[in-house]
Amino acid sequence: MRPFKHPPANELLLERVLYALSDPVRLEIVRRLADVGEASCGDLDGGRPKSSMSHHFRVMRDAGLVCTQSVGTTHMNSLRRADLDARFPGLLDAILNQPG
Amino acid sequence: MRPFKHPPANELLLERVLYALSDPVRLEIVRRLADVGEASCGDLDGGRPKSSMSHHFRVMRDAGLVCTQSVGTTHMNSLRRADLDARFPGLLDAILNQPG
DNA sequence: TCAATTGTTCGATAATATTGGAACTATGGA
DNA sequence: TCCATAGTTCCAATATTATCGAACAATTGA
Repeated sequence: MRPFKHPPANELLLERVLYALSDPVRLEIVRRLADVGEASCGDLDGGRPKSSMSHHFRVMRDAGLVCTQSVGTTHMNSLRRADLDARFPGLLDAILNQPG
Repeated sequence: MRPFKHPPANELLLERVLYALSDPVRLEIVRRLADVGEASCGDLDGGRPKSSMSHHFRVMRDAGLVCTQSVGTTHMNSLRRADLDARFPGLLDAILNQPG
């Protein structure tokens, strides 16, 4: 599988980031990734169908929220925290500091 | 016209707020309101049809982003900045400090 | 009371998203 | 080589959203 395309940090769009974060499933994944650093898709699927999760990961990748790279047969995902902090200072912190 | 119902500050949902902010038209309105303090719907419609704007204002009201009250024949809108800052510290600042 | 102004609500249409099954791809191990 | 694992892609079904005209409601002023 060839590497995914991730938008460069300076091209991230606020609307897309906010939209990607406005879904409960995706927001939960972002929280988990912030917590554990990185995880495979399967680690984060919560029992949902693979195709649904693949869709959500794509939305997050396209928005620039997460970075995905192949490691063996799995795809490891991580938050693009540095890029997000650079482009939208304080945004991720504000969201991750939220309880709910 | 009877007063609108606005969700109390402690019941605001992050997902709904993020979703409301993820639309370019609405994000622009929030920016304008942050700038001018308050404005009528007509002041902010940018030439769009009234029914479209009414929809967007409802989304923002329901999310708890703005507060609308009748003043004569017009509806004055303002950002619920204090409520938002209390419930989601730093979020609005992070978004409003963005250039784009 | 009548007309003008401001927005809302209703209804229809179009666009976009979400969901999940099935087939497919890539990798690693036996 | 063969099989299992991990995800993606394709597809169709469903659901949600956006858009806007038309009718309606509330207020103000003449």
